[in-house]
Amino acid sequence: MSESERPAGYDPRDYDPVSVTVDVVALTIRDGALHVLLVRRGNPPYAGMWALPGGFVRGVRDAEDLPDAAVRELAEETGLNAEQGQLERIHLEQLGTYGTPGRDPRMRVISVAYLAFAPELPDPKAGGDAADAAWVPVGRLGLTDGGDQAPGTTRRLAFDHAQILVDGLERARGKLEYTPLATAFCAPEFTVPELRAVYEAVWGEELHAGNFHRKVLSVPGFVESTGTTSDRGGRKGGPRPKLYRAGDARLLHPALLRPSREEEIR
Amino acid sequence: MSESERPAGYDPRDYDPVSVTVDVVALTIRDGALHVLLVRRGNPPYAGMWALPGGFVRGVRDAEDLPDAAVRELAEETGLNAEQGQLERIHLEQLGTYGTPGRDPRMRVISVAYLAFAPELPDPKAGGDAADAAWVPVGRLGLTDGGDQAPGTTRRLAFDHAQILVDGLERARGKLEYTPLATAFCAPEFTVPELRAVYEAVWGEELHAGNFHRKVLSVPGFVESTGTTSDRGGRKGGPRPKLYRAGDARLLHPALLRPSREEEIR
DNA sequence: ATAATAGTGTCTCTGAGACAGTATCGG
DNA sequence: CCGATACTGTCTCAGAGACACTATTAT
Repeated sequence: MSESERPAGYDPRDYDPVSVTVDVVALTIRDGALHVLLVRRGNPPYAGMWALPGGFVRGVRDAEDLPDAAVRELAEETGLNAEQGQLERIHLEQLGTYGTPGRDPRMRVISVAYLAFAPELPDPKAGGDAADAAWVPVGRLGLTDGGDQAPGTTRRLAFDHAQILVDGLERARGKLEYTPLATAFCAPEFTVPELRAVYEAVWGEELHAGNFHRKVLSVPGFVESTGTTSDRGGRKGGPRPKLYRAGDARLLHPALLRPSREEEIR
Repeated sequence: MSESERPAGYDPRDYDPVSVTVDVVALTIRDGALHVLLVRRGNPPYAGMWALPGGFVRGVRDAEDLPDAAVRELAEETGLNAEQGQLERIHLEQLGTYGTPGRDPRMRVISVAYLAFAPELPDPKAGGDAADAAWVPVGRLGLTDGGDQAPGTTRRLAFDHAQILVDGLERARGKLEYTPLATAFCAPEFTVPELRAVYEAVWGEELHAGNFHRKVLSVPGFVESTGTTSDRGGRKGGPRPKLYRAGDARLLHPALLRPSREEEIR
């Protein structure tokens, strides 16, 4: 810290004002597809455009920690509430901080982005400052790796939120490889095919059912059997799959690596 | 963003003031041991204690991007300068943001931490607000996984910098596994034994020389031969090792996994 | 009945790690 | 000369992926 050249009673209000926000990339699986929670902005700038839910961190009065701010914004702008335990099972982790000058046209804003993973949740109710809120399929956003929109895509995200979303997706894809995070997208009891559907939705590619099954069961602590069986077979037939709970592993060893990432190596 | 309930000409100065700093975990290898760059604080709080180099982000006047602020603080407080290219070959990446209320006893400060990797650099000259600056062997800090100090350790770090350092070390250890980052600790031309020494210093365990050698050469794009040979053998004898440059790979595939991390899995 | 699915068996190939062996260097 | 070191060869074992096969379910 290099603040020591300033007087001891130094008040940041007199100095270089920076605003701090949190933005949340909240992901879930719906109908077998990866969805992100977006809100439609009610006011300028970017009025009418979709954006990640987020808002100012309470800095001094009612000072709150950054993860608390993320949860609060998630609740405020979507109507999800803690009383019903809807926020209980949400995995939250810090994604990164975005502070390039000019990213907000009005003033200097530094945003701490969080990544949230949730099992299937109800449709959000617009609240707080959001004119609207919805789970949006990630595939329909036409994102490219650079965070820009693909040609012909009309939907855009406010600020640099497209880049934040791309970074969040890449983080999520990687985390599925070496952590049991995929179970956070599932109900408390789930089947191996359901777990595979999570991997396929997030990674965007089909996996070999048989090898995936054997692999999941062979990783120590990934899943543990409940001894029970689902009450229905697959959607188009097949035996009733067994039910599992999340195990106690924090890391998957060996990891479940994504097939064929040759293009990302160089 | 939830600022829309505020008037359009809203000035953050009138609102909840938050200060933003950057702190840098700068790592290098000296004499076969991992070192971190620390500065001794000249002013309260924590006067006389060691801390990570860092300082305020210029927010509005001369607004600077976050990585630029990290490089500037690194230069200011250590005397390393860009003219001599000392900052050229430094790898810099964002580590995380620390904003728990109370982490700075004076006011609400949110700090964006950066992680820097450098080849061997000269001793720093204290500058800026630092009373002193030095490369300190990480092993002598007595850090535990939780970021607290081990019993009997007198040296402590200011603020929550011990935790930031622990997080940075863990990030560095992981990054060596699946990226060619270790080459950033080496001179432009290096030998396989030198590269192995980097892994051993960061991971804190000895590696099998023969298997390491074969593994490094088998990963596509990790290193490329210069065709030349070092002018001296190992420190206690042995053939002259061949010289290599960093290759063009961005990811190591297959990865070089750390041996025996059983304890971290559960 | 038919098609789709859950789950298992088997084979092959890659790669990690243990170990041995050879050539080359410093002291 | 001696010991340490740079590499290379070889063997074994674990694991990933392709494929095949059976049993069970929805339609």
